[in-house]
Amino acid sequence: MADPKWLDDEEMRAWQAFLATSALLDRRLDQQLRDEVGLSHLQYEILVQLAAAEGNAMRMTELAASLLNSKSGLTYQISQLEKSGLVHRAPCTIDVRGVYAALTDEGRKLLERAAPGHVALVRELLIDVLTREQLTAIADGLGEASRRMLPKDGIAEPVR
Amino acid sequence: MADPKWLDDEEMRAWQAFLATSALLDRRLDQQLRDEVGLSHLQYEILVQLAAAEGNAMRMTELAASLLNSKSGLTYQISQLEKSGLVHRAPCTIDVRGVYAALTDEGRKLLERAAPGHVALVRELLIDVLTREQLTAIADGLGEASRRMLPKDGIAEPVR
DNA sequence: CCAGATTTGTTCAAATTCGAATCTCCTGCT
DNA sequence: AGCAGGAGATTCGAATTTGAACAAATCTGG
Repeated sequence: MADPKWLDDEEMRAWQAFLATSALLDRRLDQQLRDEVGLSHLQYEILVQLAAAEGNAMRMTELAASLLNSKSGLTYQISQLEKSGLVHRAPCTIDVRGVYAALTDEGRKLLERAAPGHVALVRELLIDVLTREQLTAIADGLGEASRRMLPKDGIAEPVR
Repeated sequence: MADPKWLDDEEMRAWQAFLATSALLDRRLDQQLRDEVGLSHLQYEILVQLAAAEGNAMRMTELAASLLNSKSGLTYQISQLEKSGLVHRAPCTIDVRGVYAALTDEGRKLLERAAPGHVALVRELLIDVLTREQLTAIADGLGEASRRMLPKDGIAEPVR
């Protein structure tokens, strides 16, 4: 890995656009969610995951993995959400160590209240800005990139 | 804003790919930079900005803006970098309030040592995963999206 | 030239994030 | 059964981020 190829103009343009969009978009979404329902973007995503799960509940580790976040960070956020009454913890019957984070009715209501505005902003700031071709290119390209980075990445590379 | 259009499958695919890539990529880059040169991704970006600037120096506010970060956060990071000897502060002659953050020789050396590996990883995890068409679509699409979100966004919309 | 509005950079406390350490419990193996 | 190793979740302290409040300096219109 002596002297890796530098980025050409087009690559640089894409990279910087990606970085900028990522930073700006996240900030805006976070801001709006805080203003409208008092949730951080992460907290919102937690509620979304729970709402989509079987029985509106998930194991902590599973949830952390699906959010691409650290377990200790999730413990903290779930505690916050529990204080707010949006989520509650339940012991796992099949594994005494396990803990379920479950969406409460209040949590579901808040999520339903938050979602329309959130989706509208995602649309306004990103989705509706893109052409259909760009949208597909992003879904495909970034889909592939994220897939390759997923946990289990470097594990058991087939010998060919 | 009664009932905004929901995201269809393709839009959802793009949105989730974007979110995932953003989270995973940032973490990986941060990790590598820490391991190899002991810098966070943000600190690396600060050095990059300074290296690219006139005289290897920038005003705090200007730097914060170009990094899309808060001023107080920048103050903290510049202090850290100053402790490490990678950056130094200099008073601004034309405005007594002003402060320049300037790259030191040591900072430049570290940056030159860090850059190759960083670029290689950006390539490996993102750039080289994309086709040329996807790269262009991302540069164009996200370029437009980020442009619209830039500070000064909603200001003085021409009356037309 | 001056009062008031703005800008600059920092400071502060509170909230969040991170990873290492920890504690408890489960699983596979002998 | 019994034990080593791994998994699940939390706790802890340190590092970082945030926005509000601040002090100092600059700019603006009258």
